[in-house]
Amino acid sequence: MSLRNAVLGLLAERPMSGYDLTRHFDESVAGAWSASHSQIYPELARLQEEGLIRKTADGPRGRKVYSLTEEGLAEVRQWLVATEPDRNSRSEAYMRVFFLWLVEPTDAYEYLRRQAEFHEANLAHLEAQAADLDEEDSGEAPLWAPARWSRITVEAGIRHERTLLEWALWAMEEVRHEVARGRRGAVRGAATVEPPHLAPPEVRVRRPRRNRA
Amino acid sequence: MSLRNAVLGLLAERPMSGYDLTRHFDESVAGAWSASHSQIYPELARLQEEGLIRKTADGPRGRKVYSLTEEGLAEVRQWLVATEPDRNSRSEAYMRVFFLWLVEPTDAYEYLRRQAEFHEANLAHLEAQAADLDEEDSGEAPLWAPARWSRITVEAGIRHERTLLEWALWAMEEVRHEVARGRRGAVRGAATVEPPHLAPPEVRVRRPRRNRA
DNA sequence: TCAAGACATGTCAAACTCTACATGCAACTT
DNA sequence: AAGTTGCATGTAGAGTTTGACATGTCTTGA
Repeated sequence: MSLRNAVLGLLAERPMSGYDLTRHFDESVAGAWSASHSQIYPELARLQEEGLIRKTADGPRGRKVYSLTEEGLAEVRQWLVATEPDRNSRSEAYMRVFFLWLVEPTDAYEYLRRQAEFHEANLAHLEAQAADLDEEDSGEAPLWAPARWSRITVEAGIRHERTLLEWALWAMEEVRHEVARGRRGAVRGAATVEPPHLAPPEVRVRRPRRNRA
Repeated sequence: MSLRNAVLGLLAERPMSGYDLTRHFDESVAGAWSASHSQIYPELARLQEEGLIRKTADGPRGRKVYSLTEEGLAEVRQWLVATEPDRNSRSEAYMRVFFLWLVEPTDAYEYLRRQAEFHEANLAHLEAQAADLDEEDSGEAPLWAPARWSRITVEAGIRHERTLLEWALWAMEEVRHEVARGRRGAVRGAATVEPPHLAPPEVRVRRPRRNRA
């Protein structure tokens, strides 16, 4: 039920088309949720059917702009205040770290390097957003407006990305030290010192060894 | 394809039953991935079918313990080094923050308080894990073993939880100040000062006003 | 003027995930 | 001896998500 509410929530800020929403899911709310257009268009149809949104404008190339209705606003508020969030978060990138001991140190290092790069880029992007918001906000800040909350939300993103960037850099150092210690000047290509727990070899049906005293 | 690889990765560390895996997804790797037993058992059957795992022991109550095969290890390594991670992460809890401007400040505050509580609990849990690992590790640390990587992985979790806990506490303060400034001693129950963008009222089919000069 | 690229909407099938249903054993407590 | 809880495996159906297919418009630059 989250996509539905995400769409309603985004439309509360301003009327948008399915295309706009798709881009929002790739940009502003990426990192929190994602959805492709093939999911969004049917959802918009359902929401309109239910009277939670309404088409309020048409644009070039068949563009359809939807706005939230009173019922839609009530719905999204109800969701926010009356339901418990699903606090399970999912991140394949993080899960992979659990398994990095299975690969060559150089591969693990490379993985961490890319993670660092990724978080660095995200951080830069969010900091730019924050700078924009801080500038906009120069006059009397609106009291309880989306812009104020955007800043608070972006702050979460910034802190999150910064933390994971720092962690990745720290982990890279750990791997470097580990490799230096382990190799001790020698050139060793071994992947894992302590091998994973494998199943014993399959029982052979016939044994080539003849039973010869 | 992530559940499949998650299962293989976990079995690389030690042989486990479907039940064990289910608990792992609720505990150690929760926060990175989740899966219920109804997903895990069919997956184990498929993996065995493909020869990536093998049943190596039976236990009480029909317990079946699976181990990784050589092919399974090759598969999970291949996945780790040769495929790009899906870096989209998903968190309903974070997404909700984007929409908190839609609800009463007291409700937003309450939401943040619960988030803080949640992250605090996770942090405590991970710090206990870290302490255990640090103790275990007291002697000569194994060079490239799962335990060493567990510590690195747990470190990511700790930093992540700490960051989000601190953010939630900071955001709570922001809301408190905002409310104090906005209410300025008066008792006001208004939800949003700047209303969301709603669709204009539906066009009525007949107009009660007669067209009278 | 023509081609490429961004804008824009939609459908469908396959894969994945969740909830509920279903069953039974083993250990511990009363 | 009976009841409760935790261990343990499985299936079915509904809902969610992805990736591929499909189509057409508008703008910009060569």
